[in-house]
Amino acid sequence: LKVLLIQRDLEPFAGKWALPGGFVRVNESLEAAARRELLEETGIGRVYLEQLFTFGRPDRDPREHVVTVSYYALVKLSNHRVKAATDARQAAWFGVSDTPKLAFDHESILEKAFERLKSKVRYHETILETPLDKRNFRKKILALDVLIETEEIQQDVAHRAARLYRFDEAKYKQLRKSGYHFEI
Amino acid sequence: LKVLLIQRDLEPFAGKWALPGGFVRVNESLEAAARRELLEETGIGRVYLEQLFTFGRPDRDPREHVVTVSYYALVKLSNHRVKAATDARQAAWFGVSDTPKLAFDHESILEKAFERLKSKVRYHETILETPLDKRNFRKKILALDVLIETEEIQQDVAHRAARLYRFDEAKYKQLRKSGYHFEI
DNA sequence: TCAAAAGTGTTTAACGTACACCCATGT
DNA sequence: ACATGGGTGTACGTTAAACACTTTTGA
Repeated sequence: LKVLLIQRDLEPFAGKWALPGGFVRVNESLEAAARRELLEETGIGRVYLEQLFTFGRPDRDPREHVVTVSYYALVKLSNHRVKAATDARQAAWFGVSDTPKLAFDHESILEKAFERLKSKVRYHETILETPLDKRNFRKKILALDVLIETEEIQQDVAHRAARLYRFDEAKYKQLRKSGYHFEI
Repeated sequence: LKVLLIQRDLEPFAGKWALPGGFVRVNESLEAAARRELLEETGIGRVYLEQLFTFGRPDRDPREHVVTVSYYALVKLSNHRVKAATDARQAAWFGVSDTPKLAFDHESILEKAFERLKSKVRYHETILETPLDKRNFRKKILALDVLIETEEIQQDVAHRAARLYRFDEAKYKQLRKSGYHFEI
């Protein structure tokens, strides 16, 4: 599990690593601002964002009282080659438990995000940091009945290739409508 | 399940009912501001607050772009006789599904709070809006092993008086430390 | 041929759910 | 006496958890 950090180009904390972010503009919603900053600073777009928490200690920014509304997204690492831009020197992925010292209170934000993930996402080894039983995992996930088996298989791996599945959006929506709720 | 509303004394939406709240002051944290506003407008203090969500649509306040960091608290109704003050004409409890039309986007905030409660709090009939089986409820709660039976019983009720229990903070903290997590 | 992950069933334990009657108290 | 909520045990079904070997593929 990795986290995307940017190296700050501007004061305060110029040169330090930090979570990507910036100020909301006039007539911009919070989520739109989060998307814009992510795109500007890392080149990543079109992701599902979820609001995490709002941090507002008066002393968390040395300049003045800045309130940060944090969002997080989960993306597949290999789909997102990052490129730094505008007010970041560079952007790079770090292991969540292996980050440099971060600017502002961004370590608290990262910790909160990791906690949230661990309590919400119950079937991903990289997030839970523990191996899962394959048979039980398949039984459970297939029982949800929201996956469609495809003809495709994994390519270029040095072991038996895994069969690939497609997410059945329609069935998922139906389940949600009938009150059922689950997180993968 | 009731929600505490205040009748606004000032523009915008003077005379309309709304959730208690106001602006964060210089050198004040978000939670401190929420506590101060709650106390000023309703007389309620010393409660457990939890951050709910941050609302930031540019058009949610007719004056200018105002971002609201919402908090909620759960209190026992009978412990909190409310009294209006400062910028509220009056404060009163309303059934959550029986509120007047609210100022700003406060209906969205209330809805979000109710949703959050229903998904977090799994053993309170008033929140789930459905009766629970008493035997199963006791079995489950007592199995958590965080309650201590006291000698006290309920007073002045027109039926058999219920035995009262105390919450075992120490045992609860130990459970939390060993990774266990539950919500009542 | 070796390493590495994919794939496959069964058994057991834990937990959730359904269900009906008597008890204590105030009106 | 009656209305109201308190208090109690068991049986059944569902879900979670434990567990080992064969298959496929590239290096």
